[in-house]
Amino acid sequence: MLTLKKKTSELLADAITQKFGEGLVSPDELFRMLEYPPDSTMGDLALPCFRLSRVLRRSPVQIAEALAAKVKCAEFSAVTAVNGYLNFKISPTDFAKRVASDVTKGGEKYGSSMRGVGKTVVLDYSSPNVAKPFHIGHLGTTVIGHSLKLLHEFDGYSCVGINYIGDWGTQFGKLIVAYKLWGNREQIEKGGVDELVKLYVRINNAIKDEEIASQNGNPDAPKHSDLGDASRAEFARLEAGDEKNLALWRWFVSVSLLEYEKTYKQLGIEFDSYKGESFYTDKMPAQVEKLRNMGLLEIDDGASIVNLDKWNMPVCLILKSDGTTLYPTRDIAAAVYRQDTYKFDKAIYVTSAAQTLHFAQWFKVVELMGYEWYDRLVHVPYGTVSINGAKLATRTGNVILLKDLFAEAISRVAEITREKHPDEAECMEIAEKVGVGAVVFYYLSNNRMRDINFIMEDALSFDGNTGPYVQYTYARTCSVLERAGTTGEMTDAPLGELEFTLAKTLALFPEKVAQAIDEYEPSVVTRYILDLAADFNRFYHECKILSCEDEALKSSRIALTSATNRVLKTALRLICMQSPEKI
RNA sequence: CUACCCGUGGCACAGCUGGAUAGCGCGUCAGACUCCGACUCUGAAGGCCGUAGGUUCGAAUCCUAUCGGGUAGGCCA
Repeated sequence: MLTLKKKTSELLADAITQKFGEGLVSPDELFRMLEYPPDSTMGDLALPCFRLSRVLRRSPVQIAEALAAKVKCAEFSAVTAVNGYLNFKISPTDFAKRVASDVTKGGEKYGSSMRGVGKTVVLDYSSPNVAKPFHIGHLGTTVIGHSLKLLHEFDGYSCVGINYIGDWGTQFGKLIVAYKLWGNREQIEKGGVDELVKLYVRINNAIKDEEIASQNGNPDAPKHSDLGDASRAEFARLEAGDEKNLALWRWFVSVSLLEYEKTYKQLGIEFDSYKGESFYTDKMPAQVEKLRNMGLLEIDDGASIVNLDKWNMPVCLILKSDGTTLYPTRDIAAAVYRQDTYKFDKAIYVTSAAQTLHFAQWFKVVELMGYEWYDRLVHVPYGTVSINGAKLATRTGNVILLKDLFAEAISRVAEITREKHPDEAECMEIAEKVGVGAVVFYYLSNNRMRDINFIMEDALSFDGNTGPYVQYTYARTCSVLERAGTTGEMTDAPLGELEFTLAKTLALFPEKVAQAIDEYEPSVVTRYILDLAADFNRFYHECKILSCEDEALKSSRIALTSATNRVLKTALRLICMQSPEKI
């Protein structure tokens, strides 16, 4: 479709030159003006001529009519002028033939425009905190982040996926104290992160209790906690390089990572780098020094800040009044390190929309520091998730772990799958792909900025706009192709409206991929998959494929099924979904 | 108080670089299987696109104001 649009815009530019004079409208402008009519009875491609009327000093109706008489090419069966619109009707059979051939030739790369060749993108996503629950709040960053990575790789970029794990900070002091008091090595090795979380929650509550007790009923009295002091002391020892504490810390981190890996594996995610917060601790002083030397730092209430009044933003805190660093400090140091290491053309950060201001602030600080790559930093925010209507909050205990969510989805799917696949291993393999896929698809089906309410029943339904529905459609194409025993070939057999509609949708894939990348919006692909699945199912329902008596038509229909199969597989992969051949 | 995000049929969402009758799914109602996987498909009912102004040949889409919901805002990350 892109090549056809390009050709059309050049044709139009020529026609305008001949009719109205030279250099009035460029092919590029015309390309952008081309659109798809709301109803295919009007045409398959259209040029609204209203905006042209100013430049060409003619009424839109006149322009459309003049161009209709002038533009002719083999691809269009008709070019008509209707009320200021120039409508193009595509010749279905030739078009479908070309599309199917494009898909076949493109293979796994069909849909890619290879715009990123020679460019590097660094993506920072998922980034769970060690010893804290890996819950559905992390689903967004993990799945959007990885999908963006896959999309960029697909478009030719070389990508570096970074899991910037939260593996440093006072929480480790707390954890060390808690472990020494109540911990048990075997229990943690067996229970994994959950046990660490229990310790973490327990010590936080204990500290809070001590603080309240220390106030003796007077809410304005200063708070104090011995456990809090002990935690800070243990963290200080850790920072100073105490071997025992370092060993504990490494152990906590590895126990956590081991478990996150299981979830990543279900999603098919692998990272290129696990450099977490701890990695950047020794890289911060240089940046603080630079800020100080440039005169950007101000002391306010004892803390070091960068004033951002001029940009209508609150101050950015660089150092606390006790001289220790903060989140922005580390982010700046990490960005500098990544630019030095990877020479990125783009650095993408996928985090909750709640952090939008923080990113705007430290991006601005990077700019003020004179780093010329400041405009290559991109924050990709997303809305918050609630589950079955309830907001998740660590305090109230309404936390749903990602692994539990997946486990539930898998077991529900397994109940249904077992009927068709009595073999338990086979059943579970399918159930995992479908269950996890359902969750991912549901999550990625709407605009990432929208707050979403996760309803398991809706996500797992086989009906409607769901993951199982599209995976089922994919499995159906596989089944047809297997029975056909051939991938088919487009013939000159005349095609009907349903085949043509399917071909047009197949041809739209490259544009959708490009749009998803440009907008950092995987849901563009998700929506496209739904359109394609719906078009295929309509076609499948109305048109006999294998039992078609006209051999030439049968061959074309198999070829279209084959192209659909290819595009669905690629598109599903791009949104972190598997495409099982049987369900 | 300030900034950002969201506000489209009962529910959940597309459409938003302005363009031809506002779409999809769920739910509701009515239909279609001797047929390639019916976990499918067809049809109907249901919306003055939060509200009020403005810009324009044309506004769900842009601007202003306002209401409702969410998030953030110097020593947490």
